[in-house]
Amino acid sequence: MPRAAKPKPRRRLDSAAARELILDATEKRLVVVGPSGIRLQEVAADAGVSHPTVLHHFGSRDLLVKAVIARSLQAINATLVEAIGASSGDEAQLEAMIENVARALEKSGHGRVIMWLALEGHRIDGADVRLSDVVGATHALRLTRNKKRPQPTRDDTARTVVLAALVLVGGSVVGEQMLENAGLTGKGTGADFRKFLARVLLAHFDG
Amino acid sequence: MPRAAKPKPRRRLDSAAARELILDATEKRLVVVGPSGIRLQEVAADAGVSHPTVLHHFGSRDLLVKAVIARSLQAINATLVEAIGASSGDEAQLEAMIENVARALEKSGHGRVIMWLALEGHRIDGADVRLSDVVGATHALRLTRNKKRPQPTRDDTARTVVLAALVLVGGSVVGEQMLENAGLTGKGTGADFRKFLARVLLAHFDG
DNA sequence: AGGTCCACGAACAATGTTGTCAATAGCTGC
DNA sequence: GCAGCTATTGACAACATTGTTCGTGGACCT
Repeated sequence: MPRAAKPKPRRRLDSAAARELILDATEKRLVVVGPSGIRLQEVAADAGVSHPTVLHHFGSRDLLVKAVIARSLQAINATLVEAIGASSGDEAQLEAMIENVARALEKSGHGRVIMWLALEGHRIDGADVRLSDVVGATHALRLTRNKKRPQPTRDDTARTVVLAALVLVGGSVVGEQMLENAGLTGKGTGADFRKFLARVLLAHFDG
Repeated sequence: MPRAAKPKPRRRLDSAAARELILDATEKRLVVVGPSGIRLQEVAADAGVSHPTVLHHFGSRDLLVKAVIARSLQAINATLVEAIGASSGDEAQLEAMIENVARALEKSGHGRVIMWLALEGHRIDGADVRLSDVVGATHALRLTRNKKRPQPTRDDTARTVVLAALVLVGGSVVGEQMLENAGLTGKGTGADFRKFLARVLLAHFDG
């Protein structure tokens, strides 16, 4: 006689753990396909739950997306603060800092997230990521380093930081393609390019 | 007695004109929502036709998207060639060239298109946009300008071009936000930043 | 005018996606 | 063990989107 189908085992997590699990799966999709590309079915499958469970924990697709964006921005900010904080102003340090930030943006996919958000018109609030803090710290270091007259302006430092940010964030999305398209191939070209960036920035700082 | 509904006026274009009309509407959407965000209904409405007409001319949504991407890439390449070609190597020229390219990327939305394509994994073929050509032209100018020893390498020029490309393309997407986030506000900040970029690049060229 | 070609669109079909609902099952406290 | 709470899910509903079918109407030719 045939057994009565499968007893279908079911795991049960507490609300917080389930939310984390689902947010992790959602962030993977966020990096790859962007906010508007997130599908409840895919997220649910990746998290190992059914899609109504996702809705149960987050209320709606829109709230889920908002939640994962908020968490990602916090993580980005934390990464930046850490990378900047653990650095003084000398040459090797700047190079290392650029390499660290680049690697972090690449590995976590957060560089892509920033670009997705910008393209889809999500406003990145000043409360989320604070480039101005980076500017402040960098400018302080720069003034210590530089004894010459005239002293550099804070705006000049700000523009330098924006320049670096654009190259690093943009580079994490289109960097490889552009290097290849420009005729730079082989391994190590990415790292070489970031060393190059460090040299250019330092040269500017040193006048 | 009631009139027999509306005689529904219908315009009829030749195939080429209809395709252009539809491609124009599609490109607008491409800039704003990216390839995956393009909807046949919206394109059709914007072009003033019904969505089956779009399918009639392009076969499928996928072919329509491929067609509009191909046309956009050609336009981008043409813009670049024009901007580079009409420029010599001196300071004011470099500044003007950067300003021109930045304005073109911004106004046409092609900077956003490049980023959309990169994020969604569309491979930009070397046949479409040729950064290596830009590198070649720039390096020639640089060698004429620079009489010093040692002569700069072509790879160094290539990295400089990639740096500029990343800043300009990235800047057309996240530029304003980053400048504001870094504490640079008010009108003219964008133009100031591009002048700054020109100064930094020239300083590197001049050692 | 009559006829042919084909751009065009209304209606329909098929599939994907979000959201709802009610029933079930695991965990905790008694 | 029993009861209550709620995380979980299958089934369904509502809507959006792509694609198909077929008839219609406009332009052009003789």
